[in-house]
Amino acid sequence: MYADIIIDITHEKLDKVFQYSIPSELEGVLQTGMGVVVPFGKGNKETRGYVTGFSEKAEYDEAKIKSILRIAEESVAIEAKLVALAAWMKEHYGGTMIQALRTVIPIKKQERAKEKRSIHLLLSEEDGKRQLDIFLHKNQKARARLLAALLDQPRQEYDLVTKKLNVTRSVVRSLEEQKIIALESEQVFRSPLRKKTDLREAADYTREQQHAIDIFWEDYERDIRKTYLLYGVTGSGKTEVYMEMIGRVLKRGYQAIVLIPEIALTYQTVMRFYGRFGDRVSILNSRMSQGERYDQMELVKAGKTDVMIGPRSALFTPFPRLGLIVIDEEHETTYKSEQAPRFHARETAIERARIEGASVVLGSATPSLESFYACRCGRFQMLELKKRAGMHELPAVYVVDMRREMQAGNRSIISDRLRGLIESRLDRGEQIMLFLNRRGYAGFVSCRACGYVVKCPHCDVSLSAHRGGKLVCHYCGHEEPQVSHCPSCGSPYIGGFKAGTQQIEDLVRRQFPGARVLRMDMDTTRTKDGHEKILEAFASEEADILIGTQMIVKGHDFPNVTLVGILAADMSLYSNDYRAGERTFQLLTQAAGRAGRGKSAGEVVIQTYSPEHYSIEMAAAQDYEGFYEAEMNYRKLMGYPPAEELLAVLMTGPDEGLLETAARYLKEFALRIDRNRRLQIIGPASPYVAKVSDVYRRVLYLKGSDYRLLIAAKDRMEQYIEINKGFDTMRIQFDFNPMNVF
DNA sequence: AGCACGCCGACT
DNA sequence: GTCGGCGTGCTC
Repeated sequence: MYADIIIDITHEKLDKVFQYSIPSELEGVLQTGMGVVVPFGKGNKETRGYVTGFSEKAEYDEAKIKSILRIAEESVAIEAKLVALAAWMKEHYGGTMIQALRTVIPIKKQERAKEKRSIHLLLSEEDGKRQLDIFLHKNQKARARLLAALLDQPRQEYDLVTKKLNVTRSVVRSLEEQKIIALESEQVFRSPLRKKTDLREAADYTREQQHAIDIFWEDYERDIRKTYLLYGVTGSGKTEVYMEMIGRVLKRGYQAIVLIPEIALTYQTVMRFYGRFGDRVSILNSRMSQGERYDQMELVKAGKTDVMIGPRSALFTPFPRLGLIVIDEEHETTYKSEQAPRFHARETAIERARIEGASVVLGSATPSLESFYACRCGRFQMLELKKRAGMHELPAVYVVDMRREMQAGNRSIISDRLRGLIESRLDRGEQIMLFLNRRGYAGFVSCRACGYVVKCPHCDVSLSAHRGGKLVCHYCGHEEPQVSHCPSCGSPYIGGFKAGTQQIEDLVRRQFPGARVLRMDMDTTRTKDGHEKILEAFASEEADILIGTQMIVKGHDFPNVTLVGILAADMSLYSNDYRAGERTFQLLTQAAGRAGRGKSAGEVVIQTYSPEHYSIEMAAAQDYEGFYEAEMNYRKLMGYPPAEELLAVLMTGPDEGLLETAARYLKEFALRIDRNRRLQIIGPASPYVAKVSDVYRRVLYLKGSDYRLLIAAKDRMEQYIEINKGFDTMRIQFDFNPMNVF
């Protein structure tokens, strides 16, 4: 019996399992996930590792296999639970135990973004030159090269230097030992200056807020732990509710984790938490390196922190007594990991809470279908906030049918109605946001005269125009030729939607010559803090009109904005994705929520070619539940999550023919193991981006109503892939209930 | 990452 | 011959 161990000094080369024999005193004691100390390398250096599994026979020269020394003593309590979580993640999302462990346990890693480490010269220019002469004299070319470069510029990036100058790490090390240079990890984003901590205690709560808190707290005091969905319209004061819940949990001696989608955009939120809990709050930032993250986690282990705020990865904060996990804006797609294991933070949070005996509170104004459905099934408990706390009525929403606009002779992107409203705001000195919905845009083809969209006859998702002039479905691979006239009304105005933010800016400047216009998109935010700068400029009313894509609709209050124009609301509706309707509804609701956050009421104009679509109708009516019913019907009809479970198998490889064959084999295999035909197996299809830097991609979908069947199928497929050499040249990943379709 | 090994030019 | 600099490859 041997134990598979991964070593805790991370470098890609060490990212594999090493076999160790198990000493008799540990037989039966050792379990998957335990931290152990093993001898490693030439000097048998005592090194930390984790048990990832066991195997009967040696895969390695038996004479060279060493024995585990002991169980690492500090590793018991907290880590065992996190490792159990990793095992659950491996089981539910596929991938290897190493990948799962790496996501869950903060491994001491020097730095991931290599630019972060820099070399800098310790000597003065004189001393440096003298030293350079010595090196040249001694014919130490590599050292001379490095020193010369540093004399030219005393601070250089490690990675650049080693690559460009062809200097290896042994050279850098020896110069470091001679105290000629020093290595420096550029420190990024220390926690924001801890403002004077005049801790603000609980505020006054509305009746609804108090009610939500009471329900949660009654359960908590009776040791009932479960998952709650705090469903509250924008401005109903969800954050106060979270904070009160956390405050109470902390008083009981527990700790709390708060997940938020994008730290940069919710800086305001973070400051509110500081205001309430002072320096017991810690922040994890997505820009932090693994090393910095590790340091943060050490602070946590030392008991210096009680509340951790951060993105997805904050979920794995090693609190000794975790009492509550809050997930704000739980519908956000960033909660799904894009790397293996492709876990969803919501589901994983619930599992972690189960292991630790904690509760979960999910919050959103537009909950994910999954969560709302879970409430309906009784798995989550709903806490509802219907009223806006001390804020204005919801804005008035107008839907403009762009087909009519076309018939009336207006071929512009801006409707007559929107133009009129913009003019009135400009006259009154109020601000306007124009939101171009490009989310999930994937080259769908629509008719500008009647709004008809070309869809797949089998899958009910829109077809995408490929460069080859074909229309392709990315679920099933169905193909048909490009159309030149609308199949529905015969109009020749059919094609892809071409306008970008740049074109709209030009148009707006032409139509409203006096207006001051700001544009926010990939181009204008590329520079550091470009994002914040634009938002700040707009907030301080340096511009009248802000044009942008989805990035302008998140967070941020602009009290003087009284008009929001949504151009091409359909764009996200016909992305080739079963979540398109949900995404559209969320975006439109959020965008609409930007209007009228100050003293005066707001107005919203939604421009669309399909005003009768329920996502748009319901968003205009601000009716989440109406939307939920309609969307859920669609999901049931088509067998998409959460009505049924969906497993995507992503296959990538350099040889397209081989990949195609392998995909077919895998499909055959899946069909064979599903004897009772309880799963539906679709594909293999080419994803929208079928090839990325010469790596081809294929995708296979498995659908079924029984989650356990899909898990079982995944396990069998993983085994099959491991046994068969044919899959060696490709990478295969599993994605449960994917956020986007490939 | 740490360490050893082996190649190569330089020097007593 | 030997020594130190430097690149490479391995670690169960």
